[in-house]
This record gives sequence, C-alpha cells and structure tokens, in this order.
Amino acid sequence: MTKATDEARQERRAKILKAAGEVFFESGFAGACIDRIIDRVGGSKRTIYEEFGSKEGLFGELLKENVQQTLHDLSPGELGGHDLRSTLTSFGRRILELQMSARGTALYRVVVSEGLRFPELAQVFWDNGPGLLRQKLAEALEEYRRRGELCIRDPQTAADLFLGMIRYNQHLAIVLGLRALPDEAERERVLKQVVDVFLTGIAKTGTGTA
Amino acid sequence: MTKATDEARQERRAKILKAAGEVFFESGFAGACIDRIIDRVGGSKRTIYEEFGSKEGLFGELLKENVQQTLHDLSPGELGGHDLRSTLTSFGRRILELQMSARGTALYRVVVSEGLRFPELAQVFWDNGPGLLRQKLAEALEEYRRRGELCIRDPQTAADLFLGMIRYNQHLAIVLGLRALPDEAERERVLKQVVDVFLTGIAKTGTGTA
DNA sequence: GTCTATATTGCGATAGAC
DNA sequence: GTCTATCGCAATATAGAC
Repeated sequence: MTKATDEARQERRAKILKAAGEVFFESGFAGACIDRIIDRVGGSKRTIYEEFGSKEGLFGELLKENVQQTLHDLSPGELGGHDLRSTLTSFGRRILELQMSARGTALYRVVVSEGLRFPELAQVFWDNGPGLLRQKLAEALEEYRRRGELCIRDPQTAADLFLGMIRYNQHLAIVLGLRALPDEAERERVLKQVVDVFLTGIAKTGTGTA
Repeated sequence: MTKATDEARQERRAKILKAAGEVFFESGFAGACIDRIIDRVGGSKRTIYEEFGSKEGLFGELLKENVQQTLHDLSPGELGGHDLRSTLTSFGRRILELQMSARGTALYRVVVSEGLRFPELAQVFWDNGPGLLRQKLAEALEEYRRRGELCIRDPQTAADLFLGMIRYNQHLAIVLGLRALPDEAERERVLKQVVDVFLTGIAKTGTGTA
C-alpha cells in the first residue's frame, strides 16, 4: 500500500469513526444503524465492511479509540510530586473536567449500556480509566503514608472514597440528562469541598491541615 | 368488567411485566424483542399490544413499576429519629443494600442506557430515587444543624458527598460486570468507613465524634 | 400473517495513485 | 496502463414491530 492511499484511507477511517461515534453514542449499539452512519459520512456501506468487518467490529474499534483518546488526557502523570493538598486538587480537577464533559458522560453512558455485552471493552475501559486512577491514587496515598505525611489505614479504600466524592451525586443527574454540565466555578467549588473533607476526614496529616 | 376477569387480567399483566423485566434489563430497549418476552410468558403477542399499546408503552410501564417497587424499599422513612451516627448508618445501609443488589444494578444500567431517550422515565426514577434521597438527607442534616448537633455549611453538598462515598468507586466495576456484588461484610466495612469519614470530615458534632 | 427496517454481501463502475 | 480503494446500487436474508 502506498503512502498517499494509506493516508487517504486513514482519513476515511477517521471520518467513519467520528460519524459512528455520534450515532452509537446517541442510540446505543442495538439502536444504531449503519445506514445512518453512512448518511452522515457519505460514501458506501461497503467501505465500512471492508474496513471494520461488521457492526460489532466498528463498535469495538470506536470504543477502543475513544477510551484511549479520552483517558489519555487524564493519565495519572506524576502523582505525588507536591504536597498532598495540591496533588489531590490537581488530580481531582482533571478527573472532574473529563467526567463532567460531554465526551466523558457520553462514553460513560455507552460503556454502562453495553459493558455486559462486550466484556473485553468493559475491561479495557476500566483498566485504562477508573481502575487505573484508583490504583495510581492508592499508590500515591501509600507513598505519602510511607513518608509519614499521612496517617491512614487503608489507602485503597481511601482512594475509593475520594473518587466516589469526586463523582458525587450529581454525576448521575447529568448522565440522565436531568441537569446541565457544571461550569468551572461549580467544579472548583465541589473540588475544594472534596479535598477538604478528604484531608480532615480521611487523612490526618502531620502538619496542620484543612 | 367482572371481578374475576379483572383479577385474571392483573395476573396476566404481572406475568408479562416480570418476563419483560428479564428481557429488557438484559438487552436494553432496542436489543429486547417482544417475541422473546412471549417465549417466556406464553400466550399471544396480541395481549401485550392490547394491554400496553406498544413496545415503548410496555417499557414505560415496566420501568415505572420497577422504580416504584424498588425504591419503595428505601423510602427515607424517619430520618433523624436518633443520633446522627445511627441515622447515617441505617440510611446508608439501606442504600448500599439496594444499590449493590442485582435488581438495583440492573435498574441502574437500563435507566442510564435509556434515560436520554425516555426523559420522563429518567425524571420519575430520579424523583423517586436518588433525587429523593438527596433531598431527604439534606433536610435531615439541616435539622441536625438547627438542633445544634451538627456544624455544617452546606447540607446539600454534604448530602451529595455522603451519597457519592456510599456509591464509591466499586459500583461502576459491578455495573460493568467486572466484579461480583459485595457481601454483607464488605458492605458493612465500607459503610463504617463512610460514616466515619463523614462524621470527622464533614460534620463536626458538638459531642465527641467518630 | 404482513410489512418494514436493517445487517450483510455481490459486483460492476470510477477515480486517483503509482 | 495498472492497481486499488472506494463507490453506488441492487439483492438477500433475517428480525422484529404490529
């Protein structure tokens, strides 16, 4: 395959995946249909089957790309470079931004919807997303504990509680379409509350806290 | 309509809804099919259309009944009858039990999946479920605050954080089918942690806490 | 039973890269 | 000119609402 044609093919592929994203994320796997994707992107259905093999194949590729792309943004990075408060704050901020974005909520909906039917995708999503964050945060907390900057019993559960608070109860209302996404001011307000509660309730730092 | 026929009709209706629940909860709205419901319950498709009008109608009735029935179990009851710790504990316990049950997670999946397509159902679910709990808990916290047993800034956000921790991060793993439901011991362990964190981190009770 | 929607395939035509 | 990806369109088959 030559360079130019390969480039065109990648472009075509990207366009198809973009349109597929709109349709699948809006209607779910069973509710989506190839024709509606073709309506948006133009061209021939045949191309989709050449490239992706089947509806399932297309859906799978779509989710993999989306998970990787979306979650790349919140790779845990260098957790633990600074003091605990600022680490938790910047970590929590990135999670909130992504989780409370249109893309994040759409991805959440579709993964929850189809997770049981596509177990490998659920696993990929978890391993690169919530599961990874959970693990990295627990490790970071463990590190702070080792350094004596944090008195804590169970870093893993502490991480779970932090992540639970970050998601807080409004996430569901947003996912259900019952309220709008929070603006930056609201996110920052919640973020501060969560960090405060974590620092006074879970962590008992050696220095004066909260 | 005579009493006997009406009774039989209700019975038939209940059987249909039960079978519909199994199919819809397993496959989602678009993925479910009326024939598979008939396979389970027997009889004629005609009956379903007489009683529920359409696939959407059946789905709507199913969700309404399920939400009401499921969430009736965790009506907030008399929040605030006792001291704050025991109130939070029994409240949290009921939420955990339901949320981490097979029925609770199945309902969660399907409501998240179809919430955007059926906004009234999402609203019914929210108003009788998470939204109601959120409101009742906030009111209860406000009451404790008025009585001087609790020093707190914003009861609503405090309630959100409590509910967020209760759901904690493992709820998603369960919903995705990546881990089993927690047994009673694990639920109690998490419950205690959550209440502890809430009491030391959010609430600063007048009496000795935690 | 009827009728529509939809996944999937077949195949000749076309346009552009080499 | 040849090759190849894509296209356009038709055809098949199955499922599923009603």
